[in-house]
Amino acid sequence: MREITLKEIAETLGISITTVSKALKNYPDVSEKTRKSVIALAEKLQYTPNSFAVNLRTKESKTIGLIIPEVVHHFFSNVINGIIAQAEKNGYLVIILQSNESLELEKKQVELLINKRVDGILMSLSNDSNDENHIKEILNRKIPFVQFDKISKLIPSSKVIINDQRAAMDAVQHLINKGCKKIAHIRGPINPQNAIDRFLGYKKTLEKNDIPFDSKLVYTCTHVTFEEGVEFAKQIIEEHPDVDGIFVITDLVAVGVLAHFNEKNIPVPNQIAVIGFSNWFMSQVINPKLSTVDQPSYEMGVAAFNLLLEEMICHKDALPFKPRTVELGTNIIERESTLRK
Amino acid sequence: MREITLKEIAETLGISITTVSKALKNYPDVSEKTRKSVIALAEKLQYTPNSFAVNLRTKESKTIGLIIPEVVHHFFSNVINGIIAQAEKNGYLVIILQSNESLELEKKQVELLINKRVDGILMSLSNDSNDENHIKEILNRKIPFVQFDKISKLIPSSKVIINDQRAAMDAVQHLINKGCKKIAHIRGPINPQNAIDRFLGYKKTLEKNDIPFDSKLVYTCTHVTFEEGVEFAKQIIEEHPDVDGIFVITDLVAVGVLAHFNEKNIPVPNQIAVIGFSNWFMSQVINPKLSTVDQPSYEMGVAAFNLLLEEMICHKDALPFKPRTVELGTNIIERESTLRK
DNA sequence: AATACTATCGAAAACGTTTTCGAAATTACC
DNA sequence: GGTAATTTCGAAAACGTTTTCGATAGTATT
Repeated sequence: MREITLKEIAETLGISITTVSKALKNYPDVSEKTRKSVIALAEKLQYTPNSFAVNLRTKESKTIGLIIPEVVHHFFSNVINGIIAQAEKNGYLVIILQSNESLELEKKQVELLINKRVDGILMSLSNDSNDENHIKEILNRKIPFVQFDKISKLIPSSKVIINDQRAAMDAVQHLINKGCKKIAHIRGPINPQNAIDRFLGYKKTLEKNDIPFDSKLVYTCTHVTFEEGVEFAKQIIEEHPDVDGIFVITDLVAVGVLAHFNEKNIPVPNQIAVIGFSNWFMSQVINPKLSTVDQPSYEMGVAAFNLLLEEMICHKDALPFKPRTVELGTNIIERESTLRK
Repeated sequence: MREITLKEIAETLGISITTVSKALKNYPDVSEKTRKSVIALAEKLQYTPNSFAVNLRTKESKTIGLIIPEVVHHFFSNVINGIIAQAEKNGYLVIILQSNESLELEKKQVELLINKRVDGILMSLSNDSNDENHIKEILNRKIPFVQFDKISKLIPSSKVIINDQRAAMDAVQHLINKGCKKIAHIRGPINPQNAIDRFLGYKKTLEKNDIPFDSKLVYTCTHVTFEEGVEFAKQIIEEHPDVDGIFVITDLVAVGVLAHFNEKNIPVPNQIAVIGFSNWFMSQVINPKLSTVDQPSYEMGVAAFNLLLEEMICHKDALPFKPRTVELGTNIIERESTLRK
């Protein structure tokens, strides 16, 4: 069985390729009679347009690229979920690549996607992205581009973010409202904007409440793992036994903290309250249940695609497009790990 | 700035498009001198071939499709990881779609990928895939196709699986070796082959050890959630208070079981031992740490892509290809939840 | 000097679609 | 009956690449 083409249909019907194409695309200048016969035959033969030819002709592939630090991550896999769903709803497919938090890989993958001529690129930066030349290249080529979650403020593109600083302020204020007087912070790596913002939110909230900021109470993750949570929990208890609250960069690390405290029989939340970030599924399963900041991951994927779509449409029609930033809301979720009397 | 094409290079160099193309692809019938000049200019202009045109001409896109039940799932996201990595290593990109365990969506997505003319398709079936017509369509069109994890034995394609029955036998035997006499099973949904196989493994192992099989001790998940684990744990305790071991279809559900037992202060493993399946990251974090069956997810992705690649190469060269099945090994991981004295 | 062979190049077709533009045929209008 | 307007169609170009096959020029062989 060979491929069905417009030519094939045209020949069996004794008409031109042009007319067949027009009939299938509802052009007005083809009679009702021929349109019907074309559509009938096309359905009978199960004709589907050769997408390679369509791509070449229309210069678009209805495919977008997505680069994220890692797929195996509850937050990102939820974002992926939202992106795929929204893309599919709008007739787009998604090619996914992961940078494994490596700038080198990230660069290579941007190049892959550019060469593939995807219609647009969605991206969350890797932690050691301090060089932006590869991103500039995307913008130079006028490829529609949207950043989400881990973004660089230096790059003039659309962005989807949460207000990390405000969310962190909410979290720390929550601890203070629960009576915490000496609050430690386990922060993310140096580079990423959201780790910086959460740290700033922590610091500001202390100051606002007349609690002195002490840089010794800040612990910096390098790999953001469960094990780091365990290790920092241990250090905090040893170095600052009077700490009564911890704000942790993300739930995974916070769960590590809880695990250590459980093992050492340190009562949470009564001796130390703990609040995490991003409302990982697991945080409501662990004991004690972890209070956290809910971060709308699926919605972030949807919003990111929507922004990209807008830009792709403008790009196609050669209209100007002004980058926009969408900021999504967050909520404190109070569970057992901050439920002090 | 406009797109650089072969024509552009040819004109500035005063030679034909043919020669430029050949020079860049190292054809033997172009002189060293012209080859050098072509390559030099191509690099200077940053020429990259228009992939749309290449696709049309070569009838391949170096892109494969992947359909899985859900992205947000520790096992599948690890498989995705392996597939993407191995594909990239071999010059392929991956389009990911998720069926959300819906046959309807699955059918639509197969159609999307066929129309997109991907070079091959990788797939793990959704739970209610009892109709195979859409898969047959893939095979009819001779599109390279590999199933993994959740497969249908009725479909003659390459497959990557684990030996679910044997793995289940190992797990149940482990419980028996630990002294369990009355073992319940929380099984997966009716349809999927691996749920069936694990159930059969459970049943056979009981028989082999002269423990009577009792269908009342088998509980069937419909959605395979944490909540189902909680609920079934409750039922088991109420209906069969003398059960001393449970083999659970997957870790997520097993964690639900442990959560309920923790709440009710039922000692695990001493009153009831629990073993899960697939070595979720979380199972070593929960208290008590969950014994489980380790399932090589990343490796499964790599193996699936490798099989697909073999088939794609044969397909391109019009060579015959015989479907193969790769079976990956599993290991019992003994942790606290089965550590009885 | 005629022949055979090699090295180097390019014309042209092909992949299958979309879209412009003009031609032909039909209908409407005065 | 003549002109104008409308309807319906198709030729052809274009998208950018790959590859076949033939042509030309130069070199080597008798």
